[in-house]
Amino acid sequence: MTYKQLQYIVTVAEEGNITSAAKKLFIAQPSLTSAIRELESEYGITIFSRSNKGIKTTPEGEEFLGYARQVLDQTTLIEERYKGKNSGKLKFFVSAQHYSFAVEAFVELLKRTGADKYEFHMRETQTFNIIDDVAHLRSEIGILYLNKFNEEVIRKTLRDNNLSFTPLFTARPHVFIGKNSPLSKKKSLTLEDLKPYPRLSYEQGSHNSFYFSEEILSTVDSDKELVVLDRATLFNLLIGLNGYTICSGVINEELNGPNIIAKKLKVDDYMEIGYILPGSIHPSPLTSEFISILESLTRRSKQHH
Amino acid sequence: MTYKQLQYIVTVAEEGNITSAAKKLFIAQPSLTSAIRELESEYGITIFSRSNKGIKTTPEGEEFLGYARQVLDQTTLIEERYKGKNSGKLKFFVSAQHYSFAVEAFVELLKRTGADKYEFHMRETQTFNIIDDVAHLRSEIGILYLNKFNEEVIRKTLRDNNLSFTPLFTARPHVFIGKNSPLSKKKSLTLEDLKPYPRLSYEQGSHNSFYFSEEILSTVDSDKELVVLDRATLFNLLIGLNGYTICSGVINEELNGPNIIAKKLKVDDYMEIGYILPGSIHPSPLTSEFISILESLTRRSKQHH
DNA sequence: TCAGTCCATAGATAAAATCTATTGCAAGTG
DNA sequence: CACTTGCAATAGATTTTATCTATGGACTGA
Repeated sequence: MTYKQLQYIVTVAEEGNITSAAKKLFIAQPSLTSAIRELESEYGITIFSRSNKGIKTTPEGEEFLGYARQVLDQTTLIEERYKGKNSGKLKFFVSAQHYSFAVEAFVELLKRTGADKYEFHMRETQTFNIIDDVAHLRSEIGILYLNKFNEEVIRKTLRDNNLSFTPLFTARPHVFIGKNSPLSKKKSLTLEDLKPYPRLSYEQGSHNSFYFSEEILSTVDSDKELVVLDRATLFNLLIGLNGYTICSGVINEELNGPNIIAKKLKVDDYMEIGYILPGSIHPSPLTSEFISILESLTRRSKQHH
Repeated sequence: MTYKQLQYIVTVAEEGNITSAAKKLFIAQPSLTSAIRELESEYGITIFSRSNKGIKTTPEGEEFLGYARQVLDQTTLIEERYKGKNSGKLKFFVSAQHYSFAVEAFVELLKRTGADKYEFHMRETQTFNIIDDVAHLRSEIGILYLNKFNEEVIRKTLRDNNLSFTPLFTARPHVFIGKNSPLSKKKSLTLEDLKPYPRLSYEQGSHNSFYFSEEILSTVDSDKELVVLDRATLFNLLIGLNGYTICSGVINEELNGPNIIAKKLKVDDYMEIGYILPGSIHPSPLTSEFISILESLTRRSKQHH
C-alpha cells in the first residue's frame, strides 16, 4: 500500500470513473487501472466493480475507503504544514473553550506577526474537540480548564493521548450578568439567587461540556434554559433577558463591553485554566509566542481575582 | 513522501543509528540513508543531525516524527485489518461505557463465532475515548448514552465526526446498592436518602465523564467519594461499605451476582442508551451480529423497566 | 597509529510506476 | 444492422525509483 494508491482510489470513488480520475490525477488511464488492481490484490479485496459504463464502489470498498480517507486526512496535515503549497502562508491553529482572554491573545498574536499572508484558526469548541484537535495535531495548542470534578478524567485522557497540561491561573467561578440586572446590586451570588433567572450556555461550549456547569447547575435550578452558539448572542440575551451564565470570571471590558459584569459565585469550587500541548512535538515559534501572550494576559487576570 | 519513508525515519529515531535501523528494516544502509535524505530534501527540513557516532533527532525532526507517527498509527489499522498478517485471526473491537449488558453481548458474540483464532477487544472507557475510537476506526462500534443534558453536545460531536447514533432503549436512573444495605428496604430512593452513604464511581468511567452523575450528584451530596477503575472492585465496595452508584439500572444477575440490587432513583431524568457507528463504513458481519445480540439483550431490559 | 564504527557517495542492478498503443465490450444511434 | 462512442483491460516499451555492493572519509578509542 502506498499513499498514492490511497489518493487514487479516493479520486476514482469521487469521479465514479477511472478515465476521468486519471485525467484529474495527471496520469494515464492504464497506470491508474493497474495501481488499483495492485492495491486490491495486495489486500485480497474488491474495491470497485467495473463495467463498461464506469465503476461502482462495492460495500467492501466503501469500508476500505473509510480507512483510506482517515489516512489521507492525516497525511494532508504533513503536506500542508511542510510543503511550500501555501507559499509561505503563516499558519496557526488554536482550540479553546470560550474565553475572552484566549481570543484576546489570538488577536494580539496576529498583530505581532504582521505577516501579509496567513491562515489563523481560532476554534472555540467543546472540551472533547480541543483534546482531539491537539492530540491529532490539527491544533498546535488547546486551552481548557480543570476543576476537582473533571481533573481526574481529563488528566487521564491527556495522559492517554500524550498531551501535557500547563496551568495558567486559577479562577473562582463567577456569574456574568447584565449591568442592569436586579442581581447587579449584590456583591456575590449564590445558586439560590440565580434560580429565578434564565441560565445561558453554549450549545457546544465549555459550560455544557464535561463537568463544570453541570456541577453547579444541578437539576434544581434549570427551570429556564437558553442555549446558544455564539458569544455575542449570549451577551445580547444576558442583557436583554436579565439572564446569567457561569464562567471563570476572566472578563475583559474591551472585548465584552461595559454592559456585562462579573460577580463572584459562592460555591466550593475552582477552575484551573491552562493550555495543553502535544507531548512529542516541540512548540513552534508562533506557539511559543502565543503562550507568552497568554501568560502576560493571565498574569493580569490573576491580579483581578 | 511515502509511508516507507515515514516508517524508516521512525525506526531510525528509535534505533538512534542508521546502520542498525537498516538491519532491522532488512535493507542496506545506503538505501536507508538516501531514503531519509530524499524525504528531508522534499520538505526542506533536517530530521536528523548526523555524526560519526550515530544520529540525533533535531527539534524540527522531533516535530515531524510526531506527525509521522500519527500517520503510521492510522496505516497500521489498514494493515492489521486487511493483511493476512494475523493469518485469519478474527478481529473485533468495541468501545463502551461500563454496562454489564455490553459485556454480556460481547461474551455471547465470542461464543457464537466459535473461531479458534481471534482477537477481541472490549474497551470499557469514557465517552471521549468511545467517540474517538469509533471516529478513528479503532473500534467498529461504540456504546454510550444520551440524556437531556448531554444530548445536544454529544449529537453535535457525533455529527462533526460523521458518526451515527442508534438508540437501543431508554432507562430511568437507578441506584445500585448492596443487598444488605439499609437502603434496600425502600422501594425507590431520592438524592436525600443517599446523602449519608459513600458514592462510588469509575475513575474514567461513564459516571465520571461528561454529564450524567454530575447532574445528579451535585456539590451537595459528595461528602464521601470513592473512585475506582474496576467494576468488580466497585461492586465489592458497594457491598462492603454500604455504598451506592448511579447507573442505568440495566442489571444482569448472572453477571453482577445476587448481592447487588437496583432501586429506582427519583429524579426527572432519563438515559437513552444506544450504539454509534462510523458513517462512512458499512458494518462488518461481526458488527452486525453484535448489534443483533445487543438488540435482543436490551429487548429483555426494556421489559424490566 | 590502527582497527572499529558509522554515515556518505558512486555506480550497477533490480523493481516499480508510468507511458503509448491497442483490444474488447457494451450501449446508444442513425 | 453496421457504426460510433465511452470505458476499462492488456501488452510491451520506457522511464523512474528503490535497492544493492563496494568503497571512501571522518571521527573514536585502545
